[in-house]
Amino acid sequence: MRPGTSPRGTPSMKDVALRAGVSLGTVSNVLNRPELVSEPTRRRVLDTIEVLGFVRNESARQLRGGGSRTLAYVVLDTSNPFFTDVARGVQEAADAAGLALFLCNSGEDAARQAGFLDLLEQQRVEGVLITPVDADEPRIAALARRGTPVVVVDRGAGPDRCSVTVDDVLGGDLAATHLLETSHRRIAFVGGPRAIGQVTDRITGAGQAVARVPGAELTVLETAALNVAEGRRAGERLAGLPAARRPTAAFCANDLLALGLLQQMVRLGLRVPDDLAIVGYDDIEFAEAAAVPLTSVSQPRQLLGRTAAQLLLAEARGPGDHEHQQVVFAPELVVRASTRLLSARTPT
Amino acid sequence: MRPGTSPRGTPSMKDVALRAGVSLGTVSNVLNRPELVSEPTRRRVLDTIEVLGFVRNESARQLRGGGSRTLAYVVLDTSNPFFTDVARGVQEAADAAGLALFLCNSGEDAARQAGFLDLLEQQRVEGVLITPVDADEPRIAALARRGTPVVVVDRGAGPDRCSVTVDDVLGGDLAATHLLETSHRRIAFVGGPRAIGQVTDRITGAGQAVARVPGAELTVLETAALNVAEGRRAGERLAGLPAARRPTAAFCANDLLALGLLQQMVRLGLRVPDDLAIVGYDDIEFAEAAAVPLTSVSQPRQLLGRTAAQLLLAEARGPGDHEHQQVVFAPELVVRASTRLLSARTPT
DNA sequence: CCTCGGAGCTGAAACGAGTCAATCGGGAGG
DNA sequence: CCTCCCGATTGACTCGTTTCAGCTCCGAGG
Repeated sequence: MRPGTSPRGTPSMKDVALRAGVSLGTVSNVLNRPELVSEPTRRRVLDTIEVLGFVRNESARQLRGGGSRTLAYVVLDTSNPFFTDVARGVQEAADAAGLALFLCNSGEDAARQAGFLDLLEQQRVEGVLITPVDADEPRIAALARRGTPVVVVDRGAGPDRCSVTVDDVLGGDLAATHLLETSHRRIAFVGGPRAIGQVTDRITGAGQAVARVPGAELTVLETAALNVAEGRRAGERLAGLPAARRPTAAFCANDLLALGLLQQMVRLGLRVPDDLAIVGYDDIEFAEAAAVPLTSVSQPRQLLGRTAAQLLLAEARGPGDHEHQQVVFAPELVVRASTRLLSARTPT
Repeated sequence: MRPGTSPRGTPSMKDVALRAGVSLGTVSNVLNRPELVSEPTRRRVLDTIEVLGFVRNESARQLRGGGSRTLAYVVLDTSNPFFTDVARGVQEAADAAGLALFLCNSGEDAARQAGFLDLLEQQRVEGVLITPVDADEPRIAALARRGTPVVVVDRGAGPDRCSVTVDDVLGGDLAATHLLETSHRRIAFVGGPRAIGQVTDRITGAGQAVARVPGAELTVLETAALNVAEGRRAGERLAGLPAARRPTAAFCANDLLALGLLQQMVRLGLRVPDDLAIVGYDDIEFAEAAAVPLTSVSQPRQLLGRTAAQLLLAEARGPGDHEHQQVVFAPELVVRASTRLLSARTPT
């Protein structure tokens, strides 16, 4: 091991110091408090850094003291545009705070989510935003208890944690009310699994709207997941019903389901909204570009992400007097062709 | 500062050792080579870890020796489903190798991309996959030269780097050939900016197909970006042309543009494919669910990601004898209603 | 001539975990 | 009773960086 360079691997500050003919401390000063170092020395050190290709070792730096200046958002499913929009809001806030943001895709896999949480905690990230797979509360609670700030995004949380959600009961109510006002009486809710809190909330909201109208009924068509493929399968099931018993409108738990359902309807020769009106949820970009532009319940996605990140930062920065908040935003209904009122239709 | 616990912050192995009445080395052995530790001691240490809520400090661990067991994929735009599909392939390969994957969204922002690359290098990740914003080659070359394995995804790279791409010239040729075979002669290419290599490749491919057919012509309608909004604007421009001069078919550089274009056509009362046939590119999930199911050039997205990750791992594992590879996949045309032959049209 | 002060720089002590040669204890063998 | 051996455990050292008390000059003030 000859002096001046390590035999292998990346050069360290020590190598830089040796080669520039200064002490370790001076190299550190050049990097962290350049005003303390004289111009010629600073120049020499910087040149040496350039020549050697020295790159700070973040592990050592973090070990010694500084935080990680890193946030992570554990996303439920990056293939879902809803979450990427939320992520954009998060990124915006992280940028503003000068923090880097890592996206972790749990892909609805509890084991992978757990793996990410372990790793992030071991890496001592400044904070974690998460849309959890299931209510693996214990895991998240443990993380928070040990000192990592956590904000739950798009899922409810108890009073001992920050969360940012959209009022799903209200959203369900809005959707169902709209269908009832366009004279539908047999309405199907398409979505699942019921273990997802939002799904049940939207059912609840739709249920309360339907309960206000005598003679109206809501049937639930449970799906195994909230994606396009499941929407298609739901479409098959609906199309298989005799027309007299078939619902005249479907309220889907998200736009992916709605798009799949819509697609299957078209495929099977049923018309939307004539044979089946459809309301989606999330109002993703593609909802408007669909075969029949989709009526959908819109959520303030970027705002959701931005707010969540701000809460996280507030918690991370002022750890002492932090008050956990559960922020709830209100969704809005966006009406498009998939529920257009048919003049010919008469209530059953 | 009472013994057994640090005054603040997370407990360390030393705290565990003290409280369990063993030495530091034993705690380390319990965690890393449990077979060396007697049953009762191991149990006692594990209990103490549980009680204290000890969590390994990954920084210290990495500093001492072990790698980071982490990969990162710097994505151009997580809002584009194409990339999330690629990311899924990457995740798959990372999982198989027991590595964690962080997604970094550059959002087409060169500064953010640079920030991520800096951070990742400082964190000594095992390797970086990247779909770069522009040809910021110097930055990436520097990263690679200093020892971080890099694989470029969905963009070409020189011989001194691994890359995984899809043959865009071929894709352009496939698309244009299909339009020519369905008797179109005035074809528009919609896409841009031209600085993007893939855009020019697809133009080249389309151009060579058109050149093979006497009397056929290709006009290029350049856009500022590859998203839905730009597609709509292109639609306005096309619709504004007198019907006699208007192209009868459009080949879009990606599906987002195509969906926007399609949407604008429908809005302006033009029919697809009657007034304008449309071919997209990428065959994202929503292409099939569009107003008129979209003919599109399909790329093996997950395979792309998986292969890229495997190349990266090969480079990271066997650093000595690594041969850089430039893998090129072939795209496939998926024909749907947006280019259906008018004569073959089935009555509704 | 001595002292003081400050700019510039130094060097050692952390930070937390992994490693490994050295040590301890106790049972078997002589 | 003494050795030897072996499994279990120890603790000093290391990784790369930050920090900080302290050192050395050197010029100004007394």
